[in-house]
Amino acid sequence: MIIKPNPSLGVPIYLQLVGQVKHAIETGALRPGEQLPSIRPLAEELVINVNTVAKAYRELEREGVIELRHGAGAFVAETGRARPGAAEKFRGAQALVADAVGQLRKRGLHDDEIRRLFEAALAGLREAGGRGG
Amino acid sequence: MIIKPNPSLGVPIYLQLVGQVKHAIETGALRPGEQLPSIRPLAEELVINVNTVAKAYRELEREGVIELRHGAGAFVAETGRARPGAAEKFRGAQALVADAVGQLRKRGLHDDEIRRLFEAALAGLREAGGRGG
DNA sequence: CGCACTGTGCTAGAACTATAGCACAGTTGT
DNA sequence: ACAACTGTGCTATAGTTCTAGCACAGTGCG
Repeated sequence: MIIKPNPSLGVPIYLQLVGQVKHAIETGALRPGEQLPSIRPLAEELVINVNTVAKAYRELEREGVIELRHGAGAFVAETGRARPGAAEKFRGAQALVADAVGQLRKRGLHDDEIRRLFEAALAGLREAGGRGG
Repeated sequence: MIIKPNPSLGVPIYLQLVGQVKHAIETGALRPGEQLPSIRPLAEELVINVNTVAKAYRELEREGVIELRHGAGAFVAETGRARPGAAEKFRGAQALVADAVGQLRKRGLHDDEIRRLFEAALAGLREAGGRGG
């Protein structure tokens, strides 16, 4: 399964689900029109509450990423981030990231440390240049 | 300032503080024995509550990263992740990560997308090739 | 239609996060 | 001793997250 929340990250489960569904769509693992797992079976598989999955799906619909059809199921929206050419772009990026993470692991860095490195890079590059120490 | 929490990430502020202090120590921006900003001034600067900073510092002490001296202040622990040689390792890693993030940004990826890419890489490389579900 | 599936809506409670304010206690410098 | 700083501990409140359970409503199939 593409989707697997991690309770130890501090990020709310429903937000992790939102991110992972987006990621699956961005990388082409889920394609426009395709049906997502139903709320109840998915909740059971992930051993989390039905309401938590429902909340994630509702947030995804609010952002226009998926479409909820009452009684029918949840489906990847036809428009949005799943436009043609995007999947290739993301696959290249995926390889780049996998390579970077691989190198960092080879240097003996733990996942926590890698995560902090990336958070700092994302937060810091905007203000690049002003490093005092 | 090295430390700056981001409320929009979903991660609790105090955990962001914990991570950023660890990162500052790992990269050598804060060195063993050095005094950290005091709870009250830091809370005021970040426009967050004193208790939130105190909670972060206490968590850092619990993990042995810093040392809290009642009445004197908070200090980076002499032992732990700030061992000699670590700073160089992290500086190399920092450059690697900055380069990767730069390339991803140049490809037009947003920060959210980059974050998801990395989360997926960190979560996925362990099960590369093996996972059926 | 009947039935099984789907999403929707609600209540209630436990746990956690963050805020605010107050009092206490140890350290440092004068 | 005193003042000004430091961390510690407590109460109270508001908001969010997650769980649990129940009922309702739309869809699709036989």
